Amino acid sequence: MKFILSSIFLQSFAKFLYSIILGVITGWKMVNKKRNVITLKDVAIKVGVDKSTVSRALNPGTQDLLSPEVVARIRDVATRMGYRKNQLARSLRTQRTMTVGIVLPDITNTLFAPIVRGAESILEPLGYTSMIVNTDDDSERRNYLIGVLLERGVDGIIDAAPQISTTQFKSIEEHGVPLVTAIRKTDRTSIPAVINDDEEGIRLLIRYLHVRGHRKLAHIAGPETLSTGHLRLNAFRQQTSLIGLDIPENAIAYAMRFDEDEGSRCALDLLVSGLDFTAIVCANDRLALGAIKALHQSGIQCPEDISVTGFNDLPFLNLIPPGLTTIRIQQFDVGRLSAELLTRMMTNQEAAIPSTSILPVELVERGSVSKPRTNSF
Amino acid sequence: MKFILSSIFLQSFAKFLYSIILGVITGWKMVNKKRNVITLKDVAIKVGVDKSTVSRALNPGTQDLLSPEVVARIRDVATRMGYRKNQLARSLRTQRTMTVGIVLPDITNTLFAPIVRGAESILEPLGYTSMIVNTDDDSERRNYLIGVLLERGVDGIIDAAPQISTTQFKSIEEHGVPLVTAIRKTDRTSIPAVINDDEEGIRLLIRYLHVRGHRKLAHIAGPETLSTGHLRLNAFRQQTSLIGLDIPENAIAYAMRFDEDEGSRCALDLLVSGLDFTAIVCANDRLALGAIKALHQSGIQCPEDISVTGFNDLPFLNLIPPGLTTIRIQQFDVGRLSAELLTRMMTNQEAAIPSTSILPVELVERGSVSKPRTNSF
DNA sequence: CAATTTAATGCAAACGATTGCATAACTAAA
DNA sequence: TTTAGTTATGCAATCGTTTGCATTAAATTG
Repeated sequence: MKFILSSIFLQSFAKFLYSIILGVITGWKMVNKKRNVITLKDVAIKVGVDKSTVSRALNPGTQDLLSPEVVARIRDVATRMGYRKNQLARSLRTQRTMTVGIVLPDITNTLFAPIVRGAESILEPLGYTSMIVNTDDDSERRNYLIGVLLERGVDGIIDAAPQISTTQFKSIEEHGVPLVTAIRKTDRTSIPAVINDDEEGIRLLIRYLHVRGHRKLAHIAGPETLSTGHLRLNAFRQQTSLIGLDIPENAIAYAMRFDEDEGSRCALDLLVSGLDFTAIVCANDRLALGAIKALHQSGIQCPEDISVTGFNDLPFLNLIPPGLTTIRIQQFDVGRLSAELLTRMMTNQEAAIPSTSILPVELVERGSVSKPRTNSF
Repeated sequence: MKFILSSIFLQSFAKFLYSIILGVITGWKMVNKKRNVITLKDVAIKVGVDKSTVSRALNPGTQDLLSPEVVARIRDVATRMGYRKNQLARSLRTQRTMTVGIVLPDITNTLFAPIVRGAESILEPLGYTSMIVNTDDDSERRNYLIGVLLERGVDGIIDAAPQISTTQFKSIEEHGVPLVTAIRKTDRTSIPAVINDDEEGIRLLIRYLHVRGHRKLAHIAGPETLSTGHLRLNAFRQQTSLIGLDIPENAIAYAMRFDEDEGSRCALDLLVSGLDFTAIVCANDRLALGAIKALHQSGIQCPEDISVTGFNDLPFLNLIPPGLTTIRIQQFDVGRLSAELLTRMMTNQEAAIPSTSILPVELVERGSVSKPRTNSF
C-alpha cells in the first residue's frame, strides 16, 4: 500500500544535508546588537514630562486624568518612537499577567484544537493571551506543566486534561488561581466543569440501535481514569438495563487509551470471547475506527455483520467508509463557555459559577449501523 | 445523510439551560482571598539570610558561590514553604522570558499541530515555554498578534504563517528578536526558513503520473501569497516542460485558500473550461479532497476517469477512499529543526544559520491514480 | 605573625511599568 | 483678596527577582 521511492528519497536527503551544511550562511544580523527597546522613560524625556504621566496618557483608564493636549502629544510621540509597553513589567506591578493557561492532553488530537479556538474567541478580545501545554495524559508531566503555568503567573487555567480523581489541584488552589475543567470533569464538585452530555449521547445511541432491532450490545469503554470513559460506561450500563437488555460482563472491553490501536485490541477481545453481539457502542470515534478495522481484518463487515457507533464526530469522519454513526459534541462551545466562566471567576471572585455545565449533543446518522442479521453469525 | 433527532435535541438543550441556571452554585471559594504567594524575601526571613543569598542558593548557576550547608538549608525551607519562583520578576531583571512565540495560520488544521510538537520537543527540555497564536492568514491579525508576542517579550519567534512578500517583519527586527519561518518561506533570504522540498515533491508526482501514461495534466494551485502555493506551481510548470508536456494556461486553476471548498470550485472550473486532461495535480491534500468530491458530484470517478494527487499526507487520509496518492512531508521535523535553529540564534548571536533548510519528502502511493483511459471522455 | 588572597554573604541598585500621595497652578466662591 | 476646591502633573515606592560591589571572616602565604 505504502510505496517509497527510496533512491529518490536518499537523493533528496543528501540534498537536505547539503542545504544544511553549505546552505547560504547568513548571520541574521541583528538590527540592534543591544536590544534597543523604547521605554516609558524614553518617551517621557522626549516629551518633557514624567514617566508616570506617559503611563497615564497611554492607559485608557487613566488618560482622562490628564489634559487632552498632553495626552495627544504623548500618544503621538510614543507611536512615532515605536514605543511598546513591556507587559512583563506591567504584570509585575499590577499582579495580573492577562494570560490564561490551557492544559491539553494532546494538541495534535483534532478533538482539542477547537476547544482552544473557542476559548480564544472569548479571551482574545478581552486582551488575554493563552499558554497551551500538552500533558500526554501523564500526571507527572501534568504537575510539571501546571507548575510552569503558575510560575508564569497565569490569571486562570482551563484544564482539558484532568483525570477524574486527582490530587493535582493543590498547587493551583494554593496560588488562588481560578480553574475550570473543559470536556472532562473531576470528582471534585468545587471545580467548575464544562462537559458534553455524555449520558444523553449514549442514551441516544442505544435507543437508536434498539429501535433498529439490536438487542445484543457490546461496549468498548474508554479509560476509567477519564470522566468521558467513566461516564459513558456508566450510561451504557444504565441505559441498557433501563430498556431491559442483558449485558454480560464480558460484553464490555476496557481500552487503556482513547486510540485506534486500543479500539482494535478491544474489538478482537470481544470477538474471541465467543460472545454473541450485533453492535458495538464505542466510547469514542477513534476506538470505533480501530474496531471497524479489526473487524474487517477478521473478515467481518460493518455494518452488514456488526454495527458500530462512535462518539465526538471528528472532522473528516463523514469521508471514511462506512461513515461512522456517532454523537456530535460542541467542542468550540465547550471552549467558549469554559472561557466565559473563567473570565467571570478572574474578574469577580464572588461570582456564582455552576459547578457543572452540560452542553447538548446530537446524533449523527451515517452508514455504520444497519439492522442486525436475523441469525447472528 | 445527517440526521438530527430534533425533539431530543431540544430536550437536552433545555437540560443544558437548566444546568446553567439552576446548577449547583458554588462560589469556588478561593483558598486565599489575597493571593498568598511566597517570595524570596519570605524564605530569606525564615532562614535568616538575605534574599540575594536565597536567590543564589536556588539558582543552579550560582549555588556554588555559597556554602553547601546554607544551600541545603535554604532549599529545604523553600520547598517546605512551597516557594515558587516568579518568572515574571526574573524575566524583567534578566531580560529573558524563556518564552518563544509560535505563529500558526490555524491551530485546528492538522497540518500545523505536529510542528508545534516538534518545536516543543526541543524547547521544553531547555526550559522554554511557547505561546501559540493563530493568524487565520489575515495579515492584520498577524501584525496584531506579533505585537502581542513582542510586548510579552518572547525570546524568539517561529513563524509558520508568513506570506511570501511581507513587510511585517519590521517590528520584529526592531526589537532584535530572532525569527525562523517554518514550512513556508518569505522572499527575504535574511530570514532563515525551514521548509519541505516542495519542488522535489511535485517532481516525484509528475514523474509518477508520467510513467503511468498521463500526458495531459491540470494543476490546482494554492494561494500565490504563500510560498507553498507559489513554489509548487512553479515546480509544476518547470517539471512538465522539462519532460515535454504542453500545459495550456487554462489547465491551471488558482485557489484562494487551501481548503476543500476551493478545491471543489477549482475542479469545476477545470471541468467547464472544456479542457482535456487525465489527471489533476493539487497543491495540497485539502484541495485534492475537494476536487475529488466535485468530480464525483459531476459523475466523474477518481481514479477511473481522472487521477488526482495531493500534497502533505494529512492523518486519516489513508482511510478515505480512493486513498489519495500524495507527498509525505515531515511536519514534526520542520518544527524540530526550526526550534533548533532558533535556540542557536537566541543563545549565540553570531551563530551561522542556513538561510534555507530543505527537508526531504517522499511519495505515498495510494488509490487515486490509475492509468488514463485510452480515449478521454 | 603580618600581609594577602579566597570564600561566603549582605547591601542596594537595577529591570519597566503602575499608583497613592504631594504639590503646584488655577478656578470659583465668599 | 483670601480661601477652598479642582485639575493637572510630578515624586517616589512598589512588584519579585538578579547581580555588581562591598564587607567580613577565614585561609593561605612569605
